[in-house]
Parts: sequence; C-alpha cells; structure tokens
Amino acid sequence: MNFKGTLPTLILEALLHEPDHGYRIAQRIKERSKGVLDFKEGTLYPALHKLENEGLIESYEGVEKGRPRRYYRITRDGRKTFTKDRAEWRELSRAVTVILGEG
Amino acid sequence: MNFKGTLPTLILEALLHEPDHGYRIAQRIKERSKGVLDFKEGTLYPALHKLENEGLIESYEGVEKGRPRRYYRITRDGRKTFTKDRAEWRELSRAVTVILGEG
DNA sequence: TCCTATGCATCGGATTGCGAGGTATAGGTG
DNA sequence: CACCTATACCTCGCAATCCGATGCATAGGA
Repeated sequence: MNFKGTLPTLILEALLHEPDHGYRIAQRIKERSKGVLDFKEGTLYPALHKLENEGLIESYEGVEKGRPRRYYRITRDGRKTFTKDRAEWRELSRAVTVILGEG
Repeated sequence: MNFKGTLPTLILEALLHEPDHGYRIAQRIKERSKGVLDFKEGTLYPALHKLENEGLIESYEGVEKGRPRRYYRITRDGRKTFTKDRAEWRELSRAVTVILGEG
C-alpha cells in the first residue's frame, strides 16, 4: 500500500541527517511506517534519479562491505524543497481528514 | 493542489447523507477544504463514471431550476467501500505524518 | 445582446507507481 | 563446492490518476 506523491518527500526526509543508499532508504521507510508504506524498486530508483536531476539530492560512489554502493546526499535546494513539501503535506492531509471526519 | 487517490473517497463521503450532482460535489469539496482541495472537471467526471461502473454509486436524471441534472446516490457497496477507504486513509496518513515529523 | 456561472463531457499528455525482468555479489547452508 | 537468499542497482511496459484544453448547452444578470 502506498501514498501517491509522498515518496520524494519521504526520500528527502530520510537524507536530512546523513547520506544513504537507495535500497536502505526504502527499507527504512518501510520499517518506520511498520510496513504500511512499502515502495518498490521500480518506483524507488526512478524517483531517486528524478530528484538528482532536479538537483535536490546528489549521488556519489561509496563502498560498504566490500561492495560499491550509490550514496545520496540532500542538497541545500533539497532541504528547502523538503520544508515546503512537508508544509504542503500537512495542509492537504488536514483538509482531507477534516472532510472524512471521525465516523 | 490535490491529493492523489483521495477523490473517490471524498465523493463517496459527499453522498453519504444525500444524493447530489457532480458539479456541486466538487464545489463542496473545495468549500469544505477552504480551497485547498480543488478537483477539476477533467478529473471529476471520469471519477464519477468509474465509481458508477464499479457499482459504488448510482445515477439518475433529476431536474433543478428547469434544467436536467445527473444525480448520484451512494449504494450499499459504496458505503462499505467508504468505510474501508477511510480506514486506509487514516492508516496511511498517520504513517506519513509520523515519518515527516514535527520539525 | 453579451457575458458569466452552471453543468456535463471527452481527449491528449504528464506524472506516479507497480510488476516483471535483468544483472551482480556477499554470506550462509547443505 | 554448489546453491540459495538477501542485498543492491537498474529498465521496461502497463495502469491509474490528474490536469488543461476544448466542446456543448442553458439560466440569469448587465
């Protein structure tokens, strides 16, 4: 199950404190949401490439456990975008929640 | 601005208490969200047709102010789906909110 | 008479996500 | 050693969702 449109924001959030590589970014999103959010690889990698193209994240080669990995780091622009996207998420989710009510 | 995937649920909610026609359903969503949610006609009508195809709403001809209008009424299946979709919305939005944090 | 709001509808295009498939390595098990 | 699983990256085609543009028509006010 997933929430359309939130993946870029979730990726930026994942990179706020330290760089990471794609596979683990997705794993952590799944763990932190207790399995509710589960973005697939066919979604994840294109999303990372797009964020890089937009200059919101940067990548570099890294090595972990003897194997090369592609690490991503958030840029200054990425942080700005994250702040903006999070505010937008709150506005939208609040609006929907109000309408859907408590029932 | 809009929230992808929420429109069918918002439409079902709009019809919970009384039938209504498409144009006004969209207007009320916009009003109730204070303009935050604003689904366009190119989105609205296909969504209504799809819900009808799936048997979640039914339509009938009505007249208001001397003009014919297409009214929609929620079905029993539609109510069930609404309850399920609302629960799913809550689960997903909570998951995202927890990750995006307070900042 | 003309303009605007209402009301319904379709079409093409963009975006987003998924499933399936491909490639490769590290580490554990038989 | 052979095999399997998890890890790690990637692409492709497909489906779903939404938007902008466009078309059609009527009611009511300027």
